[in-house]
Amino acid sequence: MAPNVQPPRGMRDFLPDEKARREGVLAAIRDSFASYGYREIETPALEELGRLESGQAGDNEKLIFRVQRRGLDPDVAVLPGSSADLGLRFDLTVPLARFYATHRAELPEVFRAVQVAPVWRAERPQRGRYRQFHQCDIDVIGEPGPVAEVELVVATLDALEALGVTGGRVRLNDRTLLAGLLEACGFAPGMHPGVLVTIDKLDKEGLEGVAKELAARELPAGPCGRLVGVLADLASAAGDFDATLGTLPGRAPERAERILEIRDGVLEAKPDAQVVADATMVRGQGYYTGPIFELYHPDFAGAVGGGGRYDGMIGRFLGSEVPACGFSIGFERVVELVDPSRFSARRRKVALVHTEQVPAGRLVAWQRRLIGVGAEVRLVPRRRNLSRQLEALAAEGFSEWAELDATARPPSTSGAAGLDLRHLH
RNA sequence: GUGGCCGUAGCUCAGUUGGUUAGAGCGCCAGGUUGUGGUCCUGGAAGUCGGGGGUUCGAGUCCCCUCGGCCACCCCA
Repeated sequence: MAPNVQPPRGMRDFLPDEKARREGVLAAIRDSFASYGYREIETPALEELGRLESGQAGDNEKLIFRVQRRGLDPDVAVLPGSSADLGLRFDLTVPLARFYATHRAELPEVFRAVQVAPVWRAERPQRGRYRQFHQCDIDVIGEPGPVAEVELVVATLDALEALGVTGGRVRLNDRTLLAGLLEACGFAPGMHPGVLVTIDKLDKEGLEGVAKELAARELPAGPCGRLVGVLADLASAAGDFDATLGTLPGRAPERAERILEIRDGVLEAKPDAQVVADATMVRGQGYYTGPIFELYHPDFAGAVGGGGRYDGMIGRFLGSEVPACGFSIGFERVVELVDPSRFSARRRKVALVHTEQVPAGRLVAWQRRLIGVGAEVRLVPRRRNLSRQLEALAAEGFSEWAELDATARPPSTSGAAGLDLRHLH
């Protein structure tokens, strides 16, 4: 094994089978999104660091791969802070906002975008977590109302179904509801991020775990106690979120109106959708301003997708506010949920097993002849143990094969005549 | 970023308390047998034991560093 032939940490090579599967999944997702009127765009992998480091994307900004400036003199010291000017994007939302600001004049008033592209984060890799991974985003820009959210959620669930993945579930919440609850409990705004991170662990650590962690964070006891009470109320009313609303502090019922409207809208459009309102769901990105959603599947611990409304972001690039909302599918995680047999080859695949004695031109002539009648044809040098070789070809999806040796004649006048084509299996 | 486990031929793995030229099965190659496609026999190629350094008379086996994978945390898709 030669040293140093692995791809960089957390980044992967894809063998043909896996690549085919990924492309199959992508094609189905693209097709599904396109049917909802979304159009695919592309932006560069790199953005200016200043645009990526808005301070609104939470920890993701710490995970940016920075790209050094070109033309630096290796002999002249440069401050670390000024040695890089570009960075690899860590999500597709920030670049989209920049894209929209750049091209607004050329885009429809309400613009629906699809993006299927790699993003990079310098995280420690694990299963289902990579340093380069693909996201499939759909975004609605210029639509302030809940039609954006309802459509995004329904389209995302439909995309999963198009892949044969059932059991997808969406949780809804609203940033303003969350903030209102914390405020009503008595937390100062500066404490909110830490509290939110803790609340997010509710389903993993339970109420006691969260209470313990709140205490460990040295937060004031009064607000913590009130918050635990609120969480307990929400938990005890499991399933009946609407009934609990009235018991929540602050202006909760009013602030929950939007997610209830979205939830009911999704259910009207897609009655079998699994969608619930959940005041304890939190999302990492700080740029969300209203409704947020997260996609789950029973076969994966953690989220397989997420999104929300980020009305403030485009304004930062454009100067004037434009409402926007998006949903992102975690492609790497969804791929694992798709049944591999879904993408087995349907074309007629023929293997031409040949010995060294066959002239190259004659081989390729036969290959072209079969391609001409609609087959996918691969030239395969004959191995010593032919039966094992044929098994391997069958496993690769080949349905027919023929052997060509020194006695092989050139293709005759019509089709595969003169070739001893046999079925595999 | 923090902590833990792991890394031996193409693949799956053995390698005793550190000791001679690092092994097996499968696969691959060659020759023979066989109904010159499936069996069987014989032989062969192929490992800088992830990489580097150290301890030692001697290290795949011990120590340090490093790279990579996995797991937990952090956080997330």
